[in-house]
Amino acid sequence: MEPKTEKTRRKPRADSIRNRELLLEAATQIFSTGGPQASLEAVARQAGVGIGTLYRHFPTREALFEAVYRHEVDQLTDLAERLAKDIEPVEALRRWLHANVRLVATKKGMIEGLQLVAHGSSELKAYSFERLTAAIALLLERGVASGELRSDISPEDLLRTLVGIFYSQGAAEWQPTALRLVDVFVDGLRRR
Amino acid sequence: MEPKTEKTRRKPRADSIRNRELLLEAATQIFSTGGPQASLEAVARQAGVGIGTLYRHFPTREALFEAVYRHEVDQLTDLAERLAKDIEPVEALRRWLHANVRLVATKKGMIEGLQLVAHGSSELKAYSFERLTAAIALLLERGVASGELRSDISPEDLLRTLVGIFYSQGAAEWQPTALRLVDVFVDGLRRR
DNA sequence: TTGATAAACGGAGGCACCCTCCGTATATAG
DNA sequence: CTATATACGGAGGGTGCCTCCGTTTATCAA
Repeated sequence: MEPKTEKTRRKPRADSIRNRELLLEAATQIFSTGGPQASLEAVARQAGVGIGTLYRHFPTREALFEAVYRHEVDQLTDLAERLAKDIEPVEALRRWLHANVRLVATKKGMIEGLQLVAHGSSELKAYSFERLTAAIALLLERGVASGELRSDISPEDLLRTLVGIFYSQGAAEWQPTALRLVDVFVDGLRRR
Repeated sequence: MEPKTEKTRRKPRADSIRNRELLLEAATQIFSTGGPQASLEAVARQAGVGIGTLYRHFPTREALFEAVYRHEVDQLTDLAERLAKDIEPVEALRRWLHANVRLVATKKGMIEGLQLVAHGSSELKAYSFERLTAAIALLLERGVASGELRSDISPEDLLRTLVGIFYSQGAAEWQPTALRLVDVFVDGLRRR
């Protein structure tokens, strides 16, 4: 018999895990098109599960959004690693920054995104800040090591600049501008 | 007989005008507490009119928000004039900037506010930019004339700085920080 | 294998909000 | 005072939110 103080736990059910993933996928999709206030019932429909299931996995809209956000941060981290492996330093950095723009864009106006982050748990903020900083550091250091990039810019500076570029943009057509600014910035990072 | 080409128009009905004002007042109140996505039916209730009346006056949520925003910009303009009349230059500027913080704060997180402005008609943007710039110019020039303020800061710079201060703030407790930053900035504007 | 049962599922139900439409009321003009 | 242009209110049909609970199913012990 197991000790009473520690409740015996079954292994989590396979369908539960699968549904959680389906929901996360669906949410990313729905939020991309409909913005952060899109219908949760639409998310459930898209995932092919009942609305109750959605609420069991993510009791609030924020919980769902947070999970989606975490997921995307993780993807960016992975991307950085892949780029660092396969692509030459400067181009790798450039592509990764572009991916940021795109990701934020799909989340339909990262103002909402960032706002949710700001309102959310500071644990989440810390998590993403740390992971993104690490990803940038990875890409940056390669360029510095190869002598192609200047060495006096910290990953934190770059991250903040990125956020600044997003924020400073007004409305609708911000994406091309942001991409251009990113390119200019990367050019500026080049060693003369 | 009036010319046929220009439709003869009656004077607008008194109740219509009154209801419009009641709605605007109610909306300011409701949006302050509930944020920009607050219920429009609540606005109508608060104003003591039917929901249909609200929609006749403001066909969309955005139209209502825009009207509220315009109204508030006008109020700020008036305040600037009053302060310029009654209060000594530096203090007048300080108070006016504080009023900006408060106004934006009541609109529940000016992120939403600014966002709506950004998405809205650029006519509205131009309107508010112009009026606010004019208000700042009024207050600034007095201080420069009296020799208390430095003369190398333009109204536009100040407005942008203000927006920057708002933007740079994270979540919940941004208001005290913003007020403090404004004070620091005003101090910095003082002639040494 | 085969129950027993903890765990997860789906969706009906109750409520709020959105927006439209139209019969009713009334301020204005003649 | 009447006619009517104008404005009013709110019912109605649709959607989304979230809870609750009867039903289904994956896991585990025998």
